[in-house]
Amino acid sequence: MAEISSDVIRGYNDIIILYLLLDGPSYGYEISKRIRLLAEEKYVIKETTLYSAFTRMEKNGYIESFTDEVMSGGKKRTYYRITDAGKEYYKAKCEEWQLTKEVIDKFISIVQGENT
Amino acid sequence: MAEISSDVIRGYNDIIILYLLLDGPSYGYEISKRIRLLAEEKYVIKETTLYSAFTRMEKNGYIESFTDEVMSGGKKRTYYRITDAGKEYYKAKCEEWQLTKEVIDKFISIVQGENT
DNA sequence: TATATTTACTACGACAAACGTAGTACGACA
DNA sequence: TGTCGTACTACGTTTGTCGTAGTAAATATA
Repeated sequence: MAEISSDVIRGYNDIIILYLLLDGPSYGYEISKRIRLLAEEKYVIKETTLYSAFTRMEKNGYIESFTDEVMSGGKKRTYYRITDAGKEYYKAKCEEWQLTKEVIDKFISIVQGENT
Repeated sequence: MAEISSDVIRGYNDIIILYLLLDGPSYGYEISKRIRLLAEEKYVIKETTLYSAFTRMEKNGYIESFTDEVMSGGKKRTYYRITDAGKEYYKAKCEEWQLTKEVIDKFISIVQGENT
């Protein structure tokens, strides 16, 4: 089955992560598992990609981190929560996505195949 | 109005260019103008992006170049035509696009606003 | 009690598409 | 003679993603 290349998903990892944080704070390992689940294995985020997205988005003020004193499972966790700026950013990115879909669809000429 | 960022379009410039070459051979400047037109100014490809995409895709065997001896307008042109491999690649990328839309849409929670 | 596995990261460097800036070169037109 | 439009080319930078590897704690297994 076709998979999604990184150049194609590029720029959407932020949306994907922020979407899951809209539900409430979470941490890397959990986010990663939820992405895999929601995307039905069609997309699996790489660990390094995920954690570097956290760093970048925290620097940009879209998310905030805090550490959990209780340890359930392995190592100590770093939780992230979405900020108001992050919600704004998410919304803007969603709108950009709608526009992107419109534009790229103009350059698609293939008849959409049924599931064979 | 919102514009499409480069990280978001990344990986689709190839599709966009190949789509226009499906009509017949063309060259940089013309392709660039046709993209702008078809995208209704919502996306304008940068010159450097376009020409580096040509180089990359020719190296990959998706397009072939030939020069026009006749000069209409300014400098001599380099024309590109899509190859069979290019058509295959275009088709595969279109299918990936359908999948990408499906996946990313799962992470979009915004109600699609009407044009206000 | 020792080791493996799962959880949960962190560090570091590499890659490649897209970009910014600048320059070249030709024709037409005023 | 100089500007405008056409049609590229060169070169270095940026940035998100990726590959590989390592760390560290808790729990399961032997």
